[in-house]
Amino acid sequence: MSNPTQRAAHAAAGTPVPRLAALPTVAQLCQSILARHQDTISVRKPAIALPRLQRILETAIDLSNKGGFQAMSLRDLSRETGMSAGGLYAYFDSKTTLLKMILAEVTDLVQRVLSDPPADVMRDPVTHLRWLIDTHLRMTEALLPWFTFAFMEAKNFPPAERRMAIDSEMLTESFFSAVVLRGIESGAFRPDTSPLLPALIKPLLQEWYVKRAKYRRRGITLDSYSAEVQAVVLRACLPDGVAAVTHVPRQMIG
Amino acid sequence: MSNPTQRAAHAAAGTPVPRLAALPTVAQLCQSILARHQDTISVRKPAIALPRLQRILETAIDLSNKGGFQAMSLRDLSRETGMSAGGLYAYFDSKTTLLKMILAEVTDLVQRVLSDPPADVMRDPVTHLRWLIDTHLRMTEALLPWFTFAFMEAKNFPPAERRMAIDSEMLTESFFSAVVLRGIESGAFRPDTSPLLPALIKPLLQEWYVKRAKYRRRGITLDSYSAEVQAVVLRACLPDGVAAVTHVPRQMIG
DNA sequence: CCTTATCGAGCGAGCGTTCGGTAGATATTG
DNA sequence: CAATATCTACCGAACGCTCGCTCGATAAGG
Repeated sequence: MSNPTQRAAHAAAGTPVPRLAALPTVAQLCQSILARHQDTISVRKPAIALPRLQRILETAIDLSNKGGFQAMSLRDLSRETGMSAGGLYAYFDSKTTLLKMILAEVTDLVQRVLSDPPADVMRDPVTHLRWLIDTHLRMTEALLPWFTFAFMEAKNFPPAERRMAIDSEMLTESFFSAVVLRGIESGAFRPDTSPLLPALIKPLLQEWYVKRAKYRRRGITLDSYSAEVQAVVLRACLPDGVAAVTHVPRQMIG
Repeated sequence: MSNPTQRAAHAAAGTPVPRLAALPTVAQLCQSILARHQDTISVRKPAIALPRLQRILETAIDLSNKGGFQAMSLRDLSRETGMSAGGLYAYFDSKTTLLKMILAEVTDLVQRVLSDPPADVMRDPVTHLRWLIDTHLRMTEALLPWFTFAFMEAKNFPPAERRMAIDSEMLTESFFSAVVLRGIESGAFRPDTSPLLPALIKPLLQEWYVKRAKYRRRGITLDSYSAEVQAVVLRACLPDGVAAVTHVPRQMIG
């Protein structure tokens, strides 16, 4: 198995790809946010601040995910968290800051996770590409409300935050670009692989968490969705005849 | 050229696909909206109502596309259109109605256009599928602000309008489902073509108008984007060896 | 001169945010 | 260790402002 095409064919043949051992928990995300915003959060004792902040953020995300961030009033948030309006302002100095906390943490998480694949994954581009797809899907699945929030709210941002969202998206795409280029150079991928392919992968990954309800309704599992996207992407870049090996079992159609 | 595989290979080989002769103009969309809302629009003379309504809708869409529909106040709309607050209410009875006018027209347009392909296009599934992709892209390109508006605002709807948006999306997918199924039955597509493929096409089409600025910045034309999406989709469903013929010239990479 | 189309001051509601106040935990003192 | 002083985390009424929307006044055309 030293020749790239053989390796590619093997990797594409429905083999499971290595998975990220442990995704961060919500509590860990909140701890990171708490650390990053020490100066704006006036509550000093972590034993108090951490659970409170987590409750505030999770409630804010839930409320925003039905109706949008703008439509969520701080009175709603106050009622739902059981804290007073003034009490909330011990954890952020403006509603916009609340939004920035969440968004920055999500974009940071994506970078941390995708930039650190297991060593054995990086050995060949096919496995690396499949790992990127699968890991991105699993990450969004585990933190669905957070990614839904980031996706839905990034559009209506003030210029500064909008820029942040765009940069984050470019970064994600660059992970895919890099591995596709590496694959072409090593001969694992077709030399005429479309340069647009990395840009086209992102919307296929977003589709999973944006339309989560639809796929749940149709009984599509994360595993099958991941496999299908991998198959479509690999067919777009593997040499002909190799891609053909990629067979994914037929699933229910909605 | 009577055998399906030969036809498929021919159609896939970078041949241009027939294009829709004439897309509706903005004025025609507004006329349709005016007719549909006779009862809520109090201005009777079409010579006055039509240009005013068009100005209101185009301005509302423009303002909403930076900052979101909620963030656009009727005072903004009043200032930008040059009409008074009361004057605006001769054209809609609530801000929500204004939103519904636009959304209903867009979803209706998609259905009208996609359900009526030229006769020669329907003859083989490959051409039909390519026509659906290309036509959808061209339609969104011609009415970019309208589709951007519909996409960005559909998420934060009250339940009734949300249902409308979901139904519209399902309908679009059903066009792709139908032609893929037909292609499998006729032998033009692989029998193991993923049943998820129709669902995956939609986000690839949305990507074009949602991220329009990004592709403009990179110098990607509609023609090349359309060709790339067609190539990716056809590779996912054509028999192996046939798809290989689909070669699209390499474009600039960003 | 009546109809039609438009104007724009103004209404009540709800928004994000502030701030004086307080209960309970914690530290300091005799 | 009790008494006192201080601090921490939170409360909730109130402020200034903007919102969607209304309605009597007004202008223009046939």
